[in-house]
Amino acid sequence: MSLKIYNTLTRKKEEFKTLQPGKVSMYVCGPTVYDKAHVGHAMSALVFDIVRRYLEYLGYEVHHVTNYTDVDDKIIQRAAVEGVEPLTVAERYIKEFDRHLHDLNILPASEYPRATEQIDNIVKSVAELVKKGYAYPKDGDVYYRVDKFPDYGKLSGRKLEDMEAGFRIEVDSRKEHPLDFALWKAAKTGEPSWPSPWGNGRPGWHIECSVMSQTCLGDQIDIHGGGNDLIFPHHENEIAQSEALTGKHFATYWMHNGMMQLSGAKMSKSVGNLVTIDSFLEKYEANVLRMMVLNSSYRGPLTFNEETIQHAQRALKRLRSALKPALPQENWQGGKDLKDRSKQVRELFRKTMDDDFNTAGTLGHIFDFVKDINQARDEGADQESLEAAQAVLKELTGVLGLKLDQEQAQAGEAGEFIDLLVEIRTRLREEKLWELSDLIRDKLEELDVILEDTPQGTTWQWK
RNA sequence: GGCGACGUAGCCAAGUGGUAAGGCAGAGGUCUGCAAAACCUUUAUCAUGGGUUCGAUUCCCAUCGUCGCCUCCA
Repeated sequence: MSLKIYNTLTRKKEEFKTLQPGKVSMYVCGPTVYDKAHVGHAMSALVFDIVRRYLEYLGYEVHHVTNYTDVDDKIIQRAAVEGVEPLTVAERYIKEFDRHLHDLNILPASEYPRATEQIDNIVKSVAELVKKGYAYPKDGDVYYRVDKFPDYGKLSGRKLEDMEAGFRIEVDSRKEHPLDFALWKAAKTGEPSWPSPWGNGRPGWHIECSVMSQTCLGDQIDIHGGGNDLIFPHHENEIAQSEALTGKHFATYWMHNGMMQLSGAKMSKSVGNLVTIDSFLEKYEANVLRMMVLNSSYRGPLTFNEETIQHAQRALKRLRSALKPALPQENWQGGKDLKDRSKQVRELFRKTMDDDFNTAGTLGHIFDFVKDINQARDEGADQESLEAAQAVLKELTGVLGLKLDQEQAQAGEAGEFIDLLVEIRTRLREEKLWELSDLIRDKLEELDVILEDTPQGTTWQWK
């Protein structure tokens, strides 16, 4: 068995081979921090968190780098509107995004470089590109010369000729070729800027990723990831820059996640069809969003609406149903079967995840296992056997980043009163006063408290 | 106009050249004082039209439809 990854560069699933044995270098494009992040950004972070967790499960040491773009037009615009420094805006949303990553149970990257911390290296790289003839200065700007890079278009499957004929390219007479893109932008008044051989200015968007990737991970990396909206031009340009700079093949595997859809279109700021991570987490636990991501293919679009959220919530509840305690019976004999199934589900997990992180297929096997566990409990499995199987379930869902243990405090102010009501109701039930005990159950349900009567007594939980 | 992805049951969704996982919802049943939960049973010929093949949902072509990129974007 071996891991296969779909590579955007070749449009095929390829066997995963690292540059160095046992080690993976992975660069994932992070957000531009000019406003609150939405669940689409979260989706991307979740996808690559799952990739990273699985690689680590396989035993790889993963060097995971994600950047923050902290200087660009939108940040500057936003700062102007608010009357603050651009870096103040960037800093605020970086902090917020860090908090989101934590709340979403996303493992911290090894490094979080920022564009503004890499200006020296960026200037050096731009100068190098100019020196090598891949770039040319013009009125304080510096442009990349796409004509000079023969492989331009290899990631997105485009040809320069085709694109020239495209109707949306606006012609800038200062550029040699309409597709030449800015490596360095001359400073306008009031904008943050840094000195350079071409005058004061700031980096273009694409160069920062090439430079940060190289600085943190070296000339060549195993995996480069991001949303599929970055394939062109961003990642195409990164390849052009990096490979022109080093003369080496840049990233082996290019992975791209699909877009979060809301109301039939890509979730985005410009369309205005977005749900922020904050507003999502106010209403739902982080696992719900992760479940939505897991239940579909990472490369395809993911529809976000009330219905898909409900589905994810219920699926999560179903996984948790397998974690209930045993109801042992003396003559139970299914111990070996359950053990065999545990072993088998581990193998299936591995096999399915190896197929380009097929999380939806993997969930199918996990749900089968949930059924087996519940079945065993119904048949009277002992606590020890059941717990061994539950440990496997938690292990595998843990690799997917799900937290099945219910942390929600049943204590707290309301908790004590609910406990009291449950206790009274238990007495009533002992006295067979069904009408009153049902009344308590119904009224509590109206208050979002669900009671369940089990052989071990009554349990409750928030709806 | 160019490039790319996708179209599987009411919904979400996996998958295979030999008649299709799983979850949710629905129906019936077991259990329960009644419920809930759990368990059992049950629900599809895989967009359409051609082609290749002994045989295609799975391969090829066309058509229709949806989405993404070509401008900032996870």
